[in-house]
Amino acid sequence: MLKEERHRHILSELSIRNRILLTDIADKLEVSEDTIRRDLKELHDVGKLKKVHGGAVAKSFNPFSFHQEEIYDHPNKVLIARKAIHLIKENQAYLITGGTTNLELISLIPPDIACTFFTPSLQAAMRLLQFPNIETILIGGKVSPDAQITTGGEALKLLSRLRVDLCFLGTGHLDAEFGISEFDWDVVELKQAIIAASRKVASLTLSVKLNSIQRYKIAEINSIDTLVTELPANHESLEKFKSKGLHIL
Amino acid sequence: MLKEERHRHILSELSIRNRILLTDIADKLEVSEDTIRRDLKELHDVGKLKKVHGGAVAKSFNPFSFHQEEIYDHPNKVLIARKAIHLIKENQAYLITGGTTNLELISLIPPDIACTFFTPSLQAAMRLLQFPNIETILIGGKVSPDAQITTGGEALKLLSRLRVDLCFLGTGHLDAEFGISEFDWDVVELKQAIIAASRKVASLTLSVKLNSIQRYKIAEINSIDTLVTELPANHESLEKFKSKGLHIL
DNA sequence: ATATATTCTGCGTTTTATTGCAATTATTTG
DNA sequence: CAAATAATTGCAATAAAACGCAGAATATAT
Repeated sequence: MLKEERHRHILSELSIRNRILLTDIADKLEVSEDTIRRDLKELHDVGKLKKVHGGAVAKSFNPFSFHQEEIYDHPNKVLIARKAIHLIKENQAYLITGGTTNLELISLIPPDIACTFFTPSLQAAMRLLQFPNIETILIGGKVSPDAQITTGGEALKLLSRLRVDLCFLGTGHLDAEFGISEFDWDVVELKQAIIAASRKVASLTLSVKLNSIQRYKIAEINSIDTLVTELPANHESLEKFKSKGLHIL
Repeated sequence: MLKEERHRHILSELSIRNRILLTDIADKLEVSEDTIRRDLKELHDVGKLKKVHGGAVAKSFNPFSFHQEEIYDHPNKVLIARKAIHLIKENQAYLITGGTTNLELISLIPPDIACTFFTPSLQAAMRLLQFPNIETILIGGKVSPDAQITTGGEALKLLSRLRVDLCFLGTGHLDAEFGISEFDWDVVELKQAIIAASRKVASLTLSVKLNSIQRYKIAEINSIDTLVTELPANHESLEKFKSKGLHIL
């Protein structure tokens, strides 16, 4: 039996059953388990299935599965969100960008709080909708596929007419000297407009993003009023940010 | 039973019931509670659910968690979408509203087609993002929690400046005499603006929605150029629409 | 056609992952 | 506070994966 045949067999079986056990196929195709293991590894490497302990499962037929992708360093993001949640108060207006840390923050919002959130992030908007007393205003515009946020002239125009109490500035790169920077120019423009539209700026950032610089500068580091990381507030690596006048949580 | 299968089972159960008891799953999947506890911990750590004492609760509203099968009258919607998909051509600009039939249409769009879609629907926007050559422009505004679409002045303002080739008008109520109607005033305003912004109007509608009237009238029935239902084009119940000048697919 | 190189396969061996159990420690609830 | 219910921890049995190797099969070059 040729390798190709086995591969075809495996994939067709998988498309029907959605799962297969390594031992079953090895038995059925009368080859050693090692061979099947190698087959599965190959198919896994080219993304045609997902190898798991004991066999393989079909890749989700659902084209939206990528939205469920695992969140990098999730526990620390929860930690950050916990610290920052106290910044959200009744009857205030907020701006919030995308990024998983901000999404985490949203899911920690007290259920019945009444306030207003402006956001360019589709995901953030979706999550905010679950709160009965939160008014969600989506900033319109061209949607950037990677970040799933709206950008461009329309968005900037709306932001220029806006003034909120606080914004939660998502994932960016922070450097005490260079300031806040980003890779994508559309996002840079958007974040500049967001900062301009906010009385105060909070940034929820994993410490790995500190002391890193990207291509385009968004603003000086002291544009941020409150910096929230997973580190304790007195951690030495936060000293230089503190000396720039940032409030550390 | 593979670990992966348990995880899927847990997540799907959770997406339906929003909460699960540890003992219930352990019992149902016939593994020890310890195993399920470990599963929940893993899923919790990657942020897919929230582990609580005694079980787990769903993380947040997940717009894609609904099961394809559970959509009301799904097969007919696919049928409608299939008929309508030919209306989408290269390099055109479209407006599309929400509604599951329209979402179905989106998922049938040829993968590499290049065109522009304007939409007030978060779900539609999310789905459109998977197409590399489609430009998605989200119409901003206050998000209506039930319909998950943006409404209000901002949206209307943008629409007033817009002119697209064709719009796909989602779920509404159609009556040959009374015209197009809706229950929710915000949506009425929005749809009027959408019709005004479109050179041609297509409506994808299940036949049960025909000959039904809602509180507010959106427009005359002949505002619609093309009507797509799951019925064959020569079905008698479509006659009166045909006589009003609508093109039936 | 023959020789050579490359890939494929199966078999031990070692390493790692998964699972259930028991004892201990936490949480919840009346 | 006390009883009941869960969670945690360490441990052992089992199953699976990874690794290296050698022989077989296949492809390639001369």
